Amino acid sequence: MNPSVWSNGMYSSSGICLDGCTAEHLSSFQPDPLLSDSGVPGDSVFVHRDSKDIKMLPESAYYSSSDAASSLICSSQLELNPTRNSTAGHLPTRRHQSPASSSCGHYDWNLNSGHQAKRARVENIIKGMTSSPGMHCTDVMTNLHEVSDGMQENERIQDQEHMERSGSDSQTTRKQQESQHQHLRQLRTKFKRVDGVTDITDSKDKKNPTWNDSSETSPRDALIDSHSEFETDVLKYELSRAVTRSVDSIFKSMPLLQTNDEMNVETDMPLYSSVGKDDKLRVSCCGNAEVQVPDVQTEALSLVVQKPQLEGDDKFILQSRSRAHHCPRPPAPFGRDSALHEDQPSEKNHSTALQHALRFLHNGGSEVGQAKFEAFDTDWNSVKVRSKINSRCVRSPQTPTVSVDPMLLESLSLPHVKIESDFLVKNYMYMLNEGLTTHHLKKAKLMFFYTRYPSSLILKMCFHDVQFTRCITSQLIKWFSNFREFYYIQMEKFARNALLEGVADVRGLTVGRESDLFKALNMHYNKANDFQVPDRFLEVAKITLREFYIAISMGKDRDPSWKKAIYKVICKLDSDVPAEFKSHHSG
DNA sequence: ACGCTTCCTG
DNA sequence: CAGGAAGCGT
Repeated sequence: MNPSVWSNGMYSSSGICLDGCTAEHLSSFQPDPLLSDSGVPGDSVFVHRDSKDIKMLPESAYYSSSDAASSLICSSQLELNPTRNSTAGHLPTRRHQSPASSSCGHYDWNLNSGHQAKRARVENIIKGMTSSPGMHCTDVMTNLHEVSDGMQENERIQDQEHMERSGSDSQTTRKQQESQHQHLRQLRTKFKRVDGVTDITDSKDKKNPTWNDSSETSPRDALIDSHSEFETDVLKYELSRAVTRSVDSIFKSMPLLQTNDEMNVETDMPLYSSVGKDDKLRVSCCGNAEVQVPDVQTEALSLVVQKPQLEGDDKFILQSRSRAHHCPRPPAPFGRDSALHEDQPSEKNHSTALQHALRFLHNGGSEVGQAKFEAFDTDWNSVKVRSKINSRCVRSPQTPTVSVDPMLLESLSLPHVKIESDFLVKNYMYMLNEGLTTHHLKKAKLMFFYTRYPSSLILKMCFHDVQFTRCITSQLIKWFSNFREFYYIQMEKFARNALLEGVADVRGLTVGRESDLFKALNMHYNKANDFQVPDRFLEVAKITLREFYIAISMGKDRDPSWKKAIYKVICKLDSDVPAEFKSHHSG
């Protein structure tokens, strides 16, 4: 950090340099004689925070909601559709109503009396999941496993029943059924394997909430019905696997960081579920999960943290910054979910694809159809292309970074998708470490005071802390393109204003620190007003303004490409970026 | 074809 | 600020 380019006003009200410098770094501040000669009469060299002309924005203003550094708010909510969820996803089955099902959603599970009690209990568990406020995720998980146990037991019974019915069929039909049962056993084996690996429940206080709605049915019903149902189930399972493989292939260039068990232990991610209004199950990923990613990313860990209270009690922030060893708060008490689920539109869109994928997995592939795959593919492509600060940048073109609804990830704790979810969570956390942050953006804006057309080399020198991929490079270039755009728009506007105001001589056009033009520029590139804008920038601004003034006064603006000549002039006025911008601690 | 840039749009 | 189209230069 070059003291020569910082004024005392760079400090926030808290006395801490917003750019990470301490007062000690700047105490030796001396005006740079090379930069002090602005050549503009009346200019003050330094901007003080008490200047009545340039407002010193409070730190909170700089870190506005749209500008909050490296933060993603875990806010989206997962609404589990009662027709597809609850215990759904345990098995690759599609629930369907039995012939005895009533219009109000009650289903005949067709169990014998010996299992009706268990069935009722399972029903209670399922419904309780969707209606019980204050029910922890772990409870849900425990209950889900109880459901699973009940399902397995019921399967045995119904297998017997099925075999008995099969006894009266022809030999061909019997062969088909045996074949199907063989498939069924294989499927069960597969899913039991998944279930076994991912059993993370250890809840001690199990709750049996009451039903609020009765639109559920047993997921296992589909397994015991017609051949087509079974084939559909097999197809769903295969589709689910296909989606999984697709996701895997996208992430294939990324290292597997941990085993599933390690993930569960090390992240110790608190699982909370909550039920909001409308009896919709919400599973939230809140609290202080600290994900430790080994080796190369150890110093740049991503983690889910709860933002300190100034941001609001119940907002939890996904931070992509290197704060691996902070564990700000214990998990928030369950049930405070109103603010937790505030929508954050800016962060929602680019997680759509992965959420599609995860929901697909969550549903056990129960949504069969080409349309679903197309939707997933479309959204996933949009994720690959779309890039937004803090949630986007990629190490390689094949490794998109996405913002994933953590609650959805959490919902994937349902056993049959746990392996996939672990993998996705790990990769998600891994990817969060990449890319440009708001801090980089701020730095780029300050760099603009020196260079309007930075070369790739300069960018690489100044942003050495990011992995320079084509994406990152393009984004940085785009940033400066946007900076220029704003710059030239302001210049044209003020040049036209000067003409309208009757400024006759171009020599009367200057850009001082008290001018509206400078204020507008300073507000854009130095919003916190914590940076001492070099006088050279004022000089360049003056030249630019005059170029526009002359061109407009000469009527050159009738030519569609009249600005190009100006651009050509301005691009030659770039200065060297101070070494402080290239130092390892300037970022 | 590719990279860079501006322009336009959201 | 990002995405995309279009233009330009190499």
